[in-house]
Amino acid sequence: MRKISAGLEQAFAKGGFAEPSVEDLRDAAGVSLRTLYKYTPSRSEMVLAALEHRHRRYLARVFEDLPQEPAAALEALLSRVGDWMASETAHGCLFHAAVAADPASQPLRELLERHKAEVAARAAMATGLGGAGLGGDSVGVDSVGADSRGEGSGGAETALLVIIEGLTQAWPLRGDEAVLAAKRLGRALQSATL
Amino acid sequence: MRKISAGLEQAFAKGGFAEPSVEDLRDAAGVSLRTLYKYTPSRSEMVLAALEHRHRRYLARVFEDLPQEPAAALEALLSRVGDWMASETAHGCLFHAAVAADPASQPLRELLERHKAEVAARAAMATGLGGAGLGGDSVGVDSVGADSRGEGSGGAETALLVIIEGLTQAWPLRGDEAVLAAKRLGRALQSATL
DNA sequence: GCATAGGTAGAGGGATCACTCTACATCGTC
DNA sequence: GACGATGTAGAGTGATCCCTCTACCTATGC
Repeated sequence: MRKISAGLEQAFAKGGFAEPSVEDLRDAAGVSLRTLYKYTPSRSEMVLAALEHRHRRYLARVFEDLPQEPAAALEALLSRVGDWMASETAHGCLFHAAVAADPASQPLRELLERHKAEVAARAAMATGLGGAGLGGDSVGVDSVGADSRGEGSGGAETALLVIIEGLTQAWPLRGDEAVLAAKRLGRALQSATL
Repeated sequence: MRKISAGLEQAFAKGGFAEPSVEDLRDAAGVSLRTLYKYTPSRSEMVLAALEHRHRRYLARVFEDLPQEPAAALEALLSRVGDWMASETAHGCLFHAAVAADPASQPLRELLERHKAEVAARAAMATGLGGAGLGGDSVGVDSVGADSRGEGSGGAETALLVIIEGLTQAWPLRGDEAVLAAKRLGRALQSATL
């Protein structure tokens, strides 16, 4: 099962979500069609399995063993996002790509939201920027509401999310220069939110 | 032709790039199959025509008649991006969605790069952050190279791109809170690059 | 030795879809 | 009023693709 998910992830990462046929996915998974359909009974479930696997790999690659000190943690985090882009995904976030390929799928939308919420929460926690939660599956809106425009750490997690998302999307266009720009924004955010 | 492009854009914006069949696109365009294929001889060219149209509309909606003063211009620009997201596109950037749906298409990739390059250049120009160019189609890498980590306005345009891209991707998840976060980052960037 | 569970290999069905082609309508120009 | 260019309407084609189903192979427990 782990092997199947890994193969599916690689196949979708390489060919996008529209092109690879189920037979291509079978080859990538390294099993027969029958067993593939046993664990993932439809093509859309193959997509979900692939993203679930990628979610775990992304969290491990980006957030594990970060430095303790907030500023260093943020620099390391953004560097690792850049490394992830360079080695894993040439163009954009795979989760957004999956949703874009099938906007009507509700499970896909929920998976994207869970993924991004957890990324934002972990980033906030690691950098000491308003990271309160990460309690179970706090998927929905945090009912933080609009702090009007208070400069407190209220929306700092969202600002962090903006930086990470921006880096992920800008990297294919600007490469490592995007990493430097993201780090600059991160430093500015931290020094403003002390 | 303009009417066809507009209809195609609406169809792809609503249904994504995978789902709508050519007959759906024909209905959206409001012409017959024959004339549709006359102006856009294949489905992939329909995608290109739709994105070309959206490109023009986006530039008009976001960049026209911005305030002169840099800080006010940046605030207005980010507000307009938020308004655009709210009224036009529920989830993410349509250009990235198109590339994700067909990663192998070279023309699509080039269109994405042209679009983003022009957005970044205009934003830099409007906010007085290192906006040098916008000369013709300066698509490629600007050969700015890595300023190492100089805090000069060298990569300010890229930082601006990171903010805009981040806002575009984070808006579906956080709504107007993302706009506030983007504005905060923008102010921090401007005050650091004076 | 043998039954059983679970694997592989691969052909086939049923449906969808991009694209083409034929037949007919409409409109501006002489 | 005739004509030619351009439009609509819609059926048909060839191919692709998701998914199922049959037939055979392999390892493990008794």
